[in-house]
Amino acid sequence: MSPTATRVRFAPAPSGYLHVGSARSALFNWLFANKMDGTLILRIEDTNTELAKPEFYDAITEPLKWLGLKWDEGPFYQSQRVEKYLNAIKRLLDESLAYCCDCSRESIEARNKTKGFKGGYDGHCRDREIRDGPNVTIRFKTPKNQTVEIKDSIRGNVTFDTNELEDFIIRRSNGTPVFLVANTVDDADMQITHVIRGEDLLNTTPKILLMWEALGYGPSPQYAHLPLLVGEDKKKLSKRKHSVALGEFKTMGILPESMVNYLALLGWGPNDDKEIRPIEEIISLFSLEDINKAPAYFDMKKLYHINAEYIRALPPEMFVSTVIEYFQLIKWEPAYLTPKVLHDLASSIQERIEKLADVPKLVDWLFDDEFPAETDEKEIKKITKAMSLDKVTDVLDLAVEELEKCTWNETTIGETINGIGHTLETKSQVPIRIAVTGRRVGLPLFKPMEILGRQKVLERLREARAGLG
RNA sequence: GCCCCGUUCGUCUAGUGGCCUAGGACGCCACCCUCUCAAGGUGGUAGCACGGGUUCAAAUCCCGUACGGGGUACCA
Repeated sequence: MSPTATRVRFAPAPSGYLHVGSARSALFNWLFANKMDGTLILRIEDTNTELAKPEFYDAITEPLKWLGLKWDEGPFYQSQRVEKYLNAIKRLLDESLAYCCDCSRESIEARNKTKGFKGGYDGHCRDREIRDGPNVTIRFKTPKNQTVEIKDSIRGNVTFDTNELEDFIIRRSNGTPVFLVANTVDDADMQITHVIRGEDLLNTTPKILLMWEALGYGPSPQYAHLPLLVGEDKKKLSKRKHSVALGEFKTMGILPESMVNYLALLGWGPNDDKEIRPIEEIISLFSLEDINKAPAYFDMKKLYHINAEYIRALPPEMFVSTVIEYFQLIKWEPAYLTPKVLHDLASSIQERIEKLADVPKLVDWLFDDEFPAETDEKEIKKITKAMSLDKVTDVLDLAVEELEKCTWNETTIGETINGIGHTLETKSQVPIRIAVTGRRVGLPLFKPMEILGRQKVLERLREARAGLG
């Protein structure tokens, strides 16, 4: 590997599941790694032992695999690299760049209150030469009156006054290192050249840079702080308030390709007005410098639109296998489902859905004898209205009569139904559709009717007719 | 409070001093197509936060204000 080879990392903290914000960070790292022909490292930042639960790890790797974001090295777990961090802390301690502290949260706050000190920790133990031991924390000795400059690919130069930074804790009183140290040590150890992460971490960067220097690691990585993804309330996407788990998108039938394409468009855009394009093109067009600075709102409607485009572009065979796989995922097992029927109807289904979850209600009447009744109230009203028109009984009567004897194929079924409309001078399709499919809208009728078969069609028509008295 | 970041149609964006009476996309509306719904086509709606500079020229550069966001943990 040449010394200038690009090495980036995606370093999430395990938290139960991957949310879209993290997924986008992962994607941008992945895009950049691919663009630069570099290496993407997956590193799990589980220095907080409460988060270091094995079941949380799959929650990170599975969505990444689903999205197709392959990493080249790792996953590395910080919980397994504690020795390295402790060594770094010891070095800082030995060189008097860090010190032990036995202050409790309460005592710090009490002092701050009486002194009217507004910062965090007041540096009380800096020169007290406390001995290391149980219940002792270690703090980094933040230099005074200095300026730390972050050279950020997205934001330009950002400077911090070290006086604004407290002597922050680098080792907890239980002896475990905090993420700031782990992050610093690992980025050096793994020879990370570019750190691409969310803007919420911008404020931690000066601390990391200070330690980087204290540990004598040489030139620091290039930073790029991504704008945050926000919800409708314009606040950072949070698990509590927003539905953002990546797994949910899979469950609703978003294709991973659509998700990746949409995510790439959040905070970044090519200048040729073309939004939907293969990932290879996105990679070649991608550049950190072109990323926006302002937070972006995650717009479900646009995701749906992009997804719809991707679905429509699927060749029929691909669509069928995707749908069947999806049905397995949601455990929908209608009695008469066959790939052939799906294949025959593929294009008319594809142009009517925006997510795979929309498929069942388009075809359930074909694949099952029992299909869920329409539940939308407005829809029910419209159906009631459509079915109570004067001529409906006439239409149904005539339909039963004629469909009983006509040649059973798509064309003649269509001709027959249209003929009924002509004879009775009314629209014939809607009542028949409602009687046969249970819904007012749906697929073009004649082909699926042919597939359903004369017997079932007549049955349903008679039943509907009987219901009207 | 303090520190940091940001602000182009409702939303995502293009725009890097003249090509901008600001382009595209989603959404929304209308029309065309159509005996359902879509898809497709055509058209429309709507934006440079505000105030000062700099400049022959500013959405683009500088300053301020307002507003929004992030951080301020023995979370990451």
